[in-house]
Amino acid sequence: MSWTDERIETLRKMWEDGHPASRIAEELGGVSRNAVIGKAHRLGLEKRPSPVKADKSGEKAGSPAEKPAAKPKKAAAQAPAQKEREAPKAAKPQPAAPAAEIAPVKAAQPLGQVDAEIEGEEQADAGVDPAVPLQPKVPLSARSDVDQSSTPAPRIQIHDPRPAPRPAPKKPMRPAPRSDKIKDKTSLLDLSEKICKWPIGHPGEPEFHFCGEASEPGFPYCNKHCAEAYQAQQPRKDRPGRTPMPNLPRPR
DNA sequence: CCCTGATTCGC
DNA sequence: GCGAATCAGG
Repeated sequence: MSWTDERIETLRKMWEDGHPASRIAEELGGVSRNAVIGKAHRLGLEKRPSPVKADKSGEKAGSPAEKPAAKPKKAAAQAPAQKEREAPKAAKPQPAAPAAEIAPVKAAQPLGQVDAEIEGEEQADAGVDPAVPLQPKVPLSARSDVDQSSTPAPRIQIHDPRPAPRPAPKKPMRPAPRSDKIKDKTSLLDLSEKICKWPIGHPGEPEFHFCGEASEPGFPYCNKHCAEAYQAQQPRKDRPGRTPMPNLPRPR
């Protein structure tokens, strides 16, 4: 699997959107998480707030607080070479990362509330209700894990518009004549928290794009697609994957 | 353990 | 350039 223009573009967008490398890898398919990270760095993408980035506000005074530049653990393998590359650092006038801007959907309300305020372009902070920890997964990926740790309340089912996550393993990726034809379509690059991210078509296809309508405040989709995405749990017995299993006595 | 991103280095 | 192996923090 090579890094085509589109794949790189997807990687870029998702990376900047704060998607974990593992998810990006899944989305792209055919590559590992490491590959994604490696590529991201090679592309010169900004480093994202990682769990590893112990951003201690105020190192210990007088403490080294200095990492000897990487961890020369297996440095033994490269004895004669002695590649001393360190300098390539300060070279990014890039201002702080704006990534933190996008809030990844905090909560959702039961149906009905959704079609409430459709019009009003008021993008005030949607009434985020911490009482309903619903974390709808963007259909961007084929995640099917419905996590509702302790909220048996209104069962919501995510309706993934893309039943076939990885349909084309060996598809020769079209040249993608972008920037001209898709001018009127919402591309991955046009996504923002204000527009509907409902995918139309399949990634990789030249016609693939996103809904683009104004999204519901606090939701990743427009009113119409919210209705599609968040549906009351329907009787599903043929669900092989992980079934919510409401009140099953959990052994331990 | 799991997760995450970062880095190194053989290919 | 690529990415597995590895590291390191949460």
